[in-house]
Amino acid sequence: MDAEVLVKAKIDANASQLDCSACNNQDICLPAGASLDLLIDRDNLINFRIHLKSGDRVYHYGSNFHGLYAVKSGFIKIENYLDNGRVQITGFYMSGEVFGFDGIVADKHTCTSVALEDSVVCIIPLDQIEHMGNEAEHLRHHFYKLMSREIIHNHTIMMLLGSMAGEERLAAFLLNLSQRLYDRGYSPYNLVLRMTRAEIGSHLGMKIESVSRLFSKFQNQGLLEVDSKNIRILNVHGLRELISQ
Amino acid sequence: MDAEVLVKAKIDANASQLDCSACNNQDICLPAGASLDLLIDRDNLINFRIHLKSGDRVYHYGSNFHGLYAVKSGFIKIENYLDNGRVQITGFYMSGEVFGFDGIVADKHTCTSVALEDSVVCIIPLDQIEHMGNEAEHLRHHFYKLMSREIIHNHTIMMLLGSMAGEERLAAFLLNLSQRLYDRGYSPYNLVLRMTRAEIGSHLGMKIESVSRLFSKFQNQGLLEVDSKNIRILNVHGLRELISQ
DNA sequence: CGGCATCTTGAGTTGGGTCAATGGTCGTGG
DNA sequence: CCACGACCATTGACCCAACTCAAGATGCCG
Repeated sequence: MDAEVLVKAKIDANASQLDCSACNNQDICLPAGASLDLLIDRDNLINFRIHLKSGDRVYHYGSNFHGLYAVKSGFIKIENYLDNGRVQITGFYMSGEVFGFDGIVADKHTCTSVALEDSVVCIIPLDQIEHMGNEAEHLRHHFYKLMSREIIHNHTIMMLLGSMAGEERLAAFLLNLSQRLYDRGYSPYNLVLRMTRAEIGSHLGMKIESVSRLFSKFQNQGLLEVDSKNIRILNVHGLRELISQ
Repeated sequence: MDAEVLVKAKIDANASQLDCSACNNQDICLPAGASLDLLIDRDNLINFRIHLKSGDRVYHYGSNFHGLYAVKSGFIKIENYLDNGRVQITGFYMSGEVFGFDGIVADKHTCTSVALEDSVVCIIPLDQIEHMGNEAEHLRHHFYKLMSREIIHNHTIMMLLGSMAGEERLAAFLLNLSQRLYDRGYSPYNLVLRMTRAEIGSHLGMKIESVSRLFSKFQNQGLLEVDSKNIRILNVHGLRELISQ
């Protein structure tokens, strides 16, 4: 299912008020206080909810840009394509995180976003926020910050891909996931992976066999307990040491 | 020399008017027309010029954020650091390009920018632009676009690092450089590299020896003529084919 | 139950890393 | 002017992490 259709036709009729309770990390999802009220009360923005089934696309390569997307619940992957058909996952997004910044430059998206489980996202009509005038200054600054954060995160991935070994990449990936779950009030030790081994590999610049071997290796070293998609982190410190040599 | 000092003390006294003639690509450097005038006439912004000698830092890891930087002339590299001292160059910036977006989130920079040759940059006080009110809407949208463009470019680098072989990476890097020179009115075939082999390697996720071997290989294949930092592209099509297999 | 996608593991190969030696270039100071 | 040292680049020999190919195992769904 495609967001271009969704935005026009399938707006959740019950979503007249913004429920941000799903994302604990409100700092990321939406700014606190006045700006939030402003969005809802005055301009009735950010009340489009899109319900996605696993496998649905929020937008895809070439889609028109309608706005940014905030994940309310679920898990989203972003895929980029090379000319010759190769695919790379440039990011995974979970509740409270915002994606879709790639569409601003040309009013078209340059990558594809796919739900990895049943998910709910809110569309944030950036252009309306830009037009809102002085009272939205605080809000606009928040979006600059979001984009800046995205750029810094990209730098992290670039360093991971450019100067870390496979072992270190997987350790860093798992620790990052663990931290994000912890930030949302979940256990940082029991991870339920929403993506396949191949998708992890695509994100970390490795083949599926290498990912699988590394999971086995970490398990043998007592760092993890691996049961298909259920990962239990047994030794956080050990994983951290792997990264810092 | 550090920008924190420069901004306070070494503002170019002759820079009372904005000279954007150095960057042909005005679309990137500054928006056209009214917004530009607005910046100069009304608020007297973007008239801080910083003159850098090769090796000078514009800002470094931990510096306070004063604004974005537009390259007027010269060549700037951006370095990121891992805990254990490893370094990766996440980008190179040339005339007309804007860098420094990493500092917005926390009002501190998270990476270091270094001039690779004598350079001139303008500081763009982003916060003042944010505070400017409705008339700056067009201008603000321009900065959203700049950041979006940066994010898309980051995706490109991630794909390069994550799913391309060494040969392809170097070819893609050279073609990108060639294009950017062409955009600025220079020959796309005669490149003068401002960075060392080690810096290319750091950016492309390879060791210096590999970069050197690839240059030799490309030369033997008749794709390039390599004379230390002077690279002549003999077969653009061949380089493009390398990337698309 | 069969069919399909996913994951694991083994065996063999290779691209790029490491280590080491050499040569070139540039700037400084005697 | 040349000598020296610092930095940069190239090339060879060797090695290892990650890739490819292949064979099964596991799990899920109709």
